Amino acid sequence: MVVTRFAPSPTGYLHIGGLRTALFNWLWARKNGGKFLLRIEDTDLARNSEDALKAILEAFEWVGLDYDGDVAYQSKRFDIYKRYIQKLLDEGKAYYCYMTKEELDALREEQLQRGERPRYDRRYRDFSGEPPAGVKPVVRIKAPLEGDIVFEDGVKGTIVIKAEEVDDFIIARSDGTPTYNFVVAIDDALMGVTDVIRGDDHLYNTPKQILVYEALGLKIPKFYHVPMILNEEGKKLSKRDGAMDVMEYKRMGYLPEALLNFLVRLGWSHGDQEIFSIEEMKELFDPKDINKSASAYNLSKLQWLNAHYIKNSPNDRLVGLLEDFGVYVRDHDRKEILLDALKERAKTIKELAEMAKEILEAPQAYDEKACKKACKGEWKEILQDFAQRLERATPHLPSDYHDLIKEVVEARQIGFGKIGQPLRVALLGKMSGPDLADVMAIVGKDETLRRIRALLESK
RNA sequence: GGCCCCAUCGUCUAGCGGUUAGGACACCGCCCUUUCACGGCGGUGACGGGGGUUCGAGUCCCCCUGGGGUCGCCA
Repeated sequence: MVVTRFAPSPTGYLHIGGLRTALFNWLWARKNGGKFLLRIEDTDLARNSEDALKAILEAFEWVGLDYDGDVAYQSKRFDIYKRYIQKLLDEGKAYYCYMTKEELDALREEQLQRGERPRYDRRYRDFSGEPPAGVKPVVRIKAPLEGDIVFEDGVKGTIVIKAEEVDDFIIARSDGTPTYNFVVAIDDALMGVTDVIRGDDHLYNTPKQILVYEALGLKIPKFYHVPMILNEEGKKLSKRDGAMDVMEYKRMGYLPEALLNFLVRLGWSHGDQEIFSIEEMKELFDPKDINKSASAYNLSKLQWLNAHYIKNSPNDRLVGLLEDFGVYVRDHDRKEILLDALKERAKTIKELAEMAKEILEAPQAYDEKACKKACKGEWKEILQDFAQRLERATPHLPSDYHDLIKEVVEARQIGFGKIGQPLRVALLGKMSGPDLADVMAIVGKDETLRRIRALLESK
């Protein structure tokens, strides 16, 4: 059985890189009928935040990623790690190091000055004397002094790292709490994780973790290191790049399936296919098709996908989504016409809401350029003619309104634009928007007349 | 800086020794049209450079260049 996991540290919101990692793991587990676990890496008690945890869970819920079993918290498993640390200590595979943080910093400083790579000098590795008084020791693992650490990465291929590149890294802090590279290996093994799909930035942690697996005789999972997501300029993604928080996409009016579709195609592909439903992703995703190179984030592609999913959303879903943006059309008797007309042209739900408001609410002002272009020649006579015919009629459907426009066009031997342009300004205050017949059917006869008169009176 | 990873249109990518180097977004035209979109059609546009290997290289090897990652008592 395939068991994957997403293991964030609760130090901030879930960002899109993290979401993609989570998605890949989720897809791979779901595709194989396996398990997808959520584990919170909160061993550094000082850095944890309750809000961050909530934010991560909220984002998961919004995009629809579910996990198997309960959320695992490493902070609640310290007794387990403690036993393993003791085991390594007893077996001589780990040792107490009495070097203080200050001493370590000083050593690093010196090494840097000499142009060397900063690293622990293993001074307590074989120490058997009297420990210095008053120093709470850390526990370090005994990394091999020579040889290579080799593993097969599912994305990058064979990775060979010289043992000398791996320090005797700390597995327990001086306060006794265990550190990341130690607990991650133990938990992955104990929880039966078979496939670890994670960011590229963890590539160097892998040999360290392999050391832990080996020292403890635990089974090593399969690793996949996914390349990073870069910003639009091709540089490392940072908080300065704006929308990093997954929930920010909701606030901007993106649909979760659009975001997921966008992210799944960043670093992964399946031939020429661009549109993937969640079901298709689950069916087709395979980490062997993950790219080796980093990919730049590209907003217009996300917008295109979002527009696609909006177009294909049923109107009653849109009705609900619109409410987050202050548009309530649940009880509007022309909401189908409204939504059908608008969902073809909106890139985000936010835009959809703005366009809906432009129709539902009479224009506050008339766009100057639009007026200049539309309100000239016999425009007043034409609009009055239309208004008179409208008053006598009892239109309901868009086609009824369309027929009325046609009457004017034919009676006066003019083009559609001659009436369409001023009418559009009257109705929407500007030159663009959906079909006029639709707009009139949506707002109704009385409101249409009101808007026409308002324009006529203002000029 | 040491070590490691990566490199096809502006961007996301297909390609897995023989292709007119394909698709998508964006961009530009044309069509549709009462406007703006949508949609349809068409177009501009890429194998970073240099050496090899091979009858033949975007595909394999090496070097350079460029980009990224990493070197914490963070994860």
